[in-house]
Amino acid sequence: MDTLIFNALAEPSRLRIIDLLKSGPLPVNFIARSLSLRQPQVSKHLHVLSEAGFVTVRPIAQQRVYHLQSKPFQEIESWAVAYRRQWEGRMDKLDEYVQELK
Amino acid sequence: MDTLIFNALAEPSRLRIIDLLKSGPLPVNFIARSLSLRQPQVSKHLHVLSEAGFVTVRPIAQQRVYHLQSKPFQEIESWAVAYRRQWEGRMDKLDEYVQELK
DNA sequence: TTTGTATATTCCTTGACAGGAATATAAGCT
DNA sequence: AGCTTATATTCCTGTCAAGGAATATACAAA
Repeated sequence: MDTLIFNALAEPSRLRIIDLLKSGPLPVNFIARSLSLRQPQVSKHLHVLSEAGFVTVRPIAQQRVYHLQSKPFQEIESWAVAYRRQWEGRMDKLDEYVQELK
Repeated sequence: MDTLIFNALAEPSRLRIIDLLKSGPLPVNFIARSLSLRQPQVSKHLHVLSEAGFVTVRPIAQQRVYHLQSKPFQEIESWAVAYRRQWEGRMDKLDEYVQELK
């Protein structure tokens, strides 16, 4: 699992940006004003999100419209599901093992 | 969504620890040797994982056995699923909107 | 081609965090 | 009570990332 993905999400402002983009693609300045952030910081955050695969850009006139991408969400989902399933199935065995150690 | 959770995962060693604990609860030294990490660093990482809710401890003799917890995985899963569903359903609308802007 | 708008990038400073080494704590064992 | 084992905590240091301010770039309009 790529830590780039989790790293991108380990920052409140970036989570808020993702949350905002959920409702649709948006240009940088709109995001900045909506979240009361400065434009340069938003650009930086979008860069990080882009590196992690969360967003892509589509230039329209001078604006750059950022779109959410599904792939990283799917990866995270798969990852979380795999772990949950794995030891949900093994819980009994593990508890037995622990009891033996006592 | 709590950034503590993503922050805990945004570090390779901690991901490896989680990966190891997937197969069952383990004491600190075993984790350290398995991953070629020093014991103090493992204790620190486990502390971070604990704060984020990923692990709990059960003392057995002098050992402290760390167990994975399902809750954070479920939270992550819900979060990822929610986002994916949301804009999968809205993809068409969003594309229309972007086309309008052009 | 100058001016304006939208965005990216650079430089700087500061705070957080990870690793290493050493030490503290806690729980058995003789 | 000492002694060992297992783990946690502290202190230190270096690195990295985030925010602010300023500047560069891209594109369009007049």
